[in-house]
Amino acid sequence: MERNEETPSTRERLLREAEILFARKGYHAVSVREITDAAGCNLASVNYHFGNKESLYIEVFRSLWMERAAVIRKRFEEKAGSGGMESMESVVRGLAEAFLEGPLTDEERLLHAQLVIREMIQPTKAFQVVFTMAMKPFLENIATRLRPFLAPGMSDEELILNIFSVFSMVLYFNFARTAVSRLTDKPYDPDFIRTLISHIVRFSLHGLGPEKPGDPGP
Amino acid sequence: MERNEETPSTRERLLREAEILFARKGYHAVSVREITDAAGCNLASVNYHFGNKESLYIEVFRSLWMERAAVIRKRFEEKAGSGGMESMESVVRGLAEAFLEGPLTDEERLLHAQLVIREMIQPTKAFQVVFTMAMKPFLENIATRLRPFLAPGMSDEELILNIFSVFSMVLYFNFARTAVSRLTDKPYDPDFIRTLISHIVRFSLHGLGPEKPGDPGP
DNA sequence: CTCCGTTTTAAACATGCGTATAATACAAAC
DNA sequence: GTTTGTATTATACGCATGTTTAAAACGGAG
Repeated sequence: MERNEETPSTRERLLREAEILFARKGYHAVSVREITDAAGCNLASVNYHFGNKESLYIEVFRSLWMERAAVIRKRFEEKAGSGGMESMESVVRGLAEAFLEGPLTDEERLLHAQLVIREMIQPTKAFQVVFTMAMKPFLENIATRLRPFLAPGMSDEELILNIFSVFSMVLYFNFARTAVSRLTDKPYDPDFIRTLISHIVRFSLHGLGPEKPGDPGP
Repeated sequence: MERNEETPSTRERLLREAEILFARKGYHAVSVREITDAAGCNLASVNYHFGNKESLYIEVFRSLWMERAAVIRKRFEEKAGSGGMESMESVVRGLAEAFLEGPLTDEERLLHAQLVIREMIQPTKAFQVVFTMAMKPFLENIATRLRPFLAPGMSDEELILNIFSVFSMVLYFNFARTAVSRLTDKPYDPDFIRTLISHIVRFSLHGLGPEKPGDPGP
């Protein structure tokens, strides 16, 4: 069964190339021929191994996307296990690091974000998988981790919205690279990513920061 | 020339239907026939009025999208003109309100966000238009408005990242409605949108809030 | 070698696509 | 009423699409 190393099977090659193309261009902009050409196999392979194009797309989420989500989550929890989450800051930092410089390569992170963003804009059958098996449990995980550090009066809804806000930044700085790069005039290199992580952590903890003491009004 | 009221011209109808379909389903998932059927005109109309499908897509951005962006921006600046922006909070609130409950209808806001998000994930020719004529000037506008209230030591880059973070939330709560609704168990009605705006303002100003005073660790 | 289940292949299918063409309808100008 | 320029229509073209089919290649078991 497992042939992960060396020579990936046709099925495996199809999944990998399909993920890249679907993420970059979207489902409808990618043709089956494009995928099979990239995977170096016959046109009919997609139908043989997956039934049809849509099932291949969903399988990309079920196996590759979910695997990456698990890797990110694992990294996040390892940090917790090694006693690195004893403050609000460390939880948020762990989150930002897991998504922005975690165990995945840069290209993998981009693919991962692109795929899920497309599903969030326009949910398909794959969204159900992503939502119930990754988003929901991960959000609940983070919620329980943050709870002990938060003001006692904070409602569950407030907490969820707070976590969404952290997520929104993490996602944004992954998928809006073109805009961010152009406006900051910085390439997405490891240095800049560290800057982004620091920013997310600081903003999540203190927002825009304390107002300037002086009176700015007339 | 202007026939905006009553009976929109074929050209106008094409633009309007095209925007809805492109926003909902993405460029490649929409066929020319689908657009002309929705607009109640002949298949060849797209080629007659716009040359080809791609030019129609770009024209949607140039006219409809840009018009909406101008409406949002105008609303934001009106608030400034009436002296409503004499604090950091009021600027952020003005921004969140302009995007989340501003002058546009709910459907228009959704279309607007969907179109731009698609371009941010995968920039096409339309991105250039959006970037130089809307994103960049608006960001600079906000930057100069926020400057007087911020800590003097804050660099331009920090400021840009801060504004991005506010934007990321505004965008997220527009396009990730499915996920947000499912996890909070709330529909996107005016009430909930007001909650979202309050949240964005509070989070932007103070982040997750002050840590609980007690010692949470072992 | 032969058999047999699995995988890969080449070829064809029907359908839908974007675009082009040429004929028609329309409406104002003369 | 005829002309003229614009707008709309029906229709067709060439091509790419997802999917199917049936034959071929493969690889271990008997």
